[in-house]
Amino acid sequence: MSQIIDLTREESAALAAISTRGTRVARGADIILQGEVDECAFLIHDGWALRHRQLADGRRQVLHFLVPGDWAGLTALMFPESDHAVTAVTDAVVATLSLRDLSALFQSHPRLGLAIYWTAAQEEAMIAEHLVNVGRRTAYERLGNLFLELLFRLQVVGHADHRAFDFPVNQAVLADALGLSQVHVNRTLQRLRKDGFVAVSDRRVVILNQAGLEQALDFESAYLHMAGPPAWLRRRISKRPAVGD
Amino acid sequence: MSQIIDLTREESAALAAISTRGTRVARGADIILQGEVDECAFLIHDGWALRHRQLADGRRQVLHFLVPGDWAGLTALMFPESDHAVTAVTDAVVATLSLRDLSALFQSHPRLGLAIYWTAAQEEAMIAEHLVNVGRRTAYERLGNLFLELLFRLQVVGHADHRAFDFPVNQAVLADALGLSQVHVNRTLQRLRKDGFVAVSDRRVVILNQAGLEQALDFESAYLHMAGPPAWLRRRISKRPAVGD
DNA sequence: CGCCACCTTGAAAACATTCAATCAAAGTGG
DNA sequence: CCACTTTGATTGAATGTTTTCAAGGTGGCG
Repeated sequence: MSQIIDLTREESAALAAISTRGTRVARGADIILQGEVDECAFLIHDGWALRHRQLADGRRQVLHFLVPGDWAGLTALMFPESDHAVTAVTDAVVATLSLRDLSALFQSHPRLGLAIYWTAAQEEAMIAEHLVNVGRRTAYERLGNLFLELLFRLQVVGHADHRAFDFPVNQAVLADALGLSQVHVNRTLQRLRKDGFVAVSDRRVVILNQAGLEQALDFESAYLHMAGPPAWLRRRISKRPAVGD
Repeated sequence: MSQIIDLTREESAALAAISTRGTRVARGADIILQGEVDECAFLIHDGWALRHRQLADGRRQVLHFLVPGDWAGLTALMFPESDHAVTAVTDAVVATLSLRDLSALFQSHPRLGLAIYWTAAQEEAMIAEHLVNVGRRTAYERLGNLFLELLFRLQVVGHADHRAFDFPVNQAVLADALGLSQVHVNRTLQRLRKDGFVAVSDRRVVILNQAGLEQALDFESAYLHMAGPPAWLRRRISKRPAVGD
């Protein structure tokens, strides 16, 4: 949380009071089930997870890839039951935040509430971009955009170096994320390789020519809002919150 | 706002203090521009608007249809510049909420902050469902699902009767919303008509066989979260907020 | 009337899926 | 350590969906 806003001592204490020791989650386990009542949100400390929605006939859409530092279920907390599932892709370590804690946080520490709101807003922006990707970009562009997005996001949390990151996701999941068939993902991946943009193998992605790829895709990273919250949210640390300021 | 939670007298007063008279917006005008700094969010009192994102080469994805009672830019408020545009589809009347008011609201009236957070969460759920639609459903299903979603949403705000609503959107916009070409939207619409499910003409949609359509589509409305916020959020009206409760 | 916005249609081409195999690598249990 | 199973990647061929391009058609409106 201290990445998002500058915490006062009291805010730090409040967070410490509700933070839980990390819980281990096994690879493949569901963190949140679709259609189930769930009273907790989860902060991914380590590992990857997916938000995905399953249709009655088995078709599936992956909504979002969750990497270390991301929240799962922060918005699902608002509803009696979750409309999508969250599943661990690798063994993971997560911390939980209960609804009661969230609610209490909004009441006792409004700035932390705003910081959580900011996090949810960022999440929405990424899903909206995902929708643009699937709705209006070619298979080739979808894959390239996803790889660049993940490179940026993982760099921020120190899980990618300047060009590569571990990618524990198979082609079937990629297909469900990008609105394509598994076979077509495979063939498109081959084109990206042939064009010298990426190397994908052994659960690892290497971006071989980032500048070229960004140009080929017209990549824009604005939606990632990577600069973090604007100053007005980060720095409002006066002891008495300036109501109406 | 009183639709979302049960307001205390003081909360009502706080809202009244920041509420603005409705502003008129002409059909086709941009309410929020992509890439621009914007300090206000907007509540649509009357009329329709679109959230959409434009790519450099002109391709466009409509992210969400906004109808009376919806907010525009509630999350964009968190970022220095908006990553998408909001445009009025019809003449519209909107009320504004400035960033400073939002921020103040979180500080002085945490429950109202939570209610806004709930609204943003619902918006995210609808965009996520839109992603499922575009990523994993056929053209026929996409169109049918959209019509049913709009029927439900418009009924809640009294802009649809039991089977029909005004629909001020042309086929090109529909195409940009559903990730299809305009021509294909046209042909798919004809199939929906031929199957006796809908009548679409003169900017008006009539659902002729709702039960049959829902069955043909495997329609689920859970993502709409139409029951409103759960009781814990609606009813917490004690004078002293029960922190840590 | 004539223009404009929007809807409709046809034909060809491009894109993507399905089905069905094959292959390699990574577990599993004795 | 070796058969056996499982998982994931890859390929080819046939099929189907969706787009593109191009050409009308329709109705409202100045």
